[in-house]
Amino acid sequence: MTRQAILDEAVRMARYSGLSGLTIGSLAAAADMSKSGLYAHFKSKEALQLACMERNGEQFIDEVIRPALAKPRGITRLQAIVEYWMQWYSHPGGCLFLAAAAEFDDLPGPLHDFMASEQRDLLESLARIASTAVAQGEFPEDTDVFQVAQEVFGILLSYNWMSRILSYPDAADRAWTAFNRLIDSLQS
Amino acid sequence: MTRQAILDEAVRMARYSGLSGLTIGSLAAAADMSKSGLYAHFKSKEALQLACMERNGEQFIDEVIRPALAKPRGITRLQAIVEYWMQWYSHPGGCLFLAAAAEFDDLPGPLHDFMASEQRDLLESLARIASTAVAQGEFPEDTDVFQVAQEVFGILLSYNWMSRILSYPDAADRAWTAFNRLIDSLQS
DNA sequence: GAGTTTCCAGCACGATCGTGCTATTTTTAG
DNA sequence: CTAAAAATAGCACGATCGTGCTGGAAACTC
Repeated sequence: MTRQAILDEAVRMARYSGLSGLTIGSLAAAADMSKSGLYAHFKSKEALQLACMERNGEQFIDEVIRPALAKPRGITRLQAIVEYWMQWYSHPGGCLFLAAAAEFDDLPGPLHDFMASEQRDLLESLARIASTAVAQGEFPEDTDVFQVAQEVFGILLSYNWMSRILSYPDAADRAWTAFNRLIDSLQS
Repeated sequence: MTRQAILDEAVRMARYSGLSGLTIGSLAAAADMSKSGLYAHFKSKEALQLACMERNGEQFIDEVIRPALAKPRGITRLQAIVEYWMQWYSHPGGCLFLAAAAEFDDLPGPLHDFMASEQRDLLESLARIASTAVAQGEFPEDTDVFQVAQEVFGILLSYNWMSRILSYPDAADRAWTAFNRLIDSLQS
């Protein structure tokens, strides 16, 4: 469907300009369509932005979540999701989750709500994978898996900043150092 | 000077809408001025955005850097900057550094460059403070202070996400748990 | 107090924004 | 092949965008 192609292009553009910076005119130009022809697929700009976030979430599942779930439960899987997640951050223009979070963090409305629910899903994915490591006996029984999720998320966010904005070549190594420190600390 | 008052208001607004979302019209309305009257203080919108980032950086120095530097060198000071930094994140609308980073991370231009240089300063402040802990003998001689900076920055970023976007009440506790884990790991 | 400089409002401009309405083309269904 | 349906284009609208110019008010200088 052409709608899907439009959305993919919209997501690509929104990674650069953000969801608020995305405009119907430039999107139509990029898709070789008229403004009104494109607009008819979405009843409003807000609906277009929502659809972009949805599509971006699907791509994340395809590129990060599902490949990680294909790995064996436990620390191996946790390490895998970190690896795929770091690759995800190298998309041209950056991560749309982060852009949306920065845009809508304090603006009420449907866009904020959907963004927050996606962020919650992301964190719960991390916590769920961490809990498989507890189930396997790799982490102690009383491990706070949301603590693990928050710390892993921090490692990922920081990696994104260092590599994308500051172009530090050691960012990935340091992220893995931090990850291993966390694992070791949980196991001792 | 009235220019300073305008800038403070502009920074306040930009925390919500971002620097691209900031418009001369709404800023003029908020400042009870005409568009052109306000515009005359800055030769272009880009200059206004640059000035906002500059002003925001000054506020950060006032609220985070300087208070931290007033504390005793070493781990105490590192802990202090984390504490003040977490308070900084509770500004209404969020952190303008993060908003600017998300907006300009992959768009070339003066705005990107200035944003990146400010981020570099932030990270180097953390590294410099970490190095005072090395000088005091609290951390080993061969400590990679940029590793410490990247990890502390991750703890802060993650705290910001958890508390601001997901409203997790335990975010601060977990951030301190992560911080103490890092310190312990460096000392053993 | 007169003169000079700085500040600010009024107004206008071209461009672009999101959003509709109305045809016309293209696809699908019977 | 025809009729109903969906997709797309053309065009227009009010609003707002960033940016200039011009003139008057305010503040400062001597």
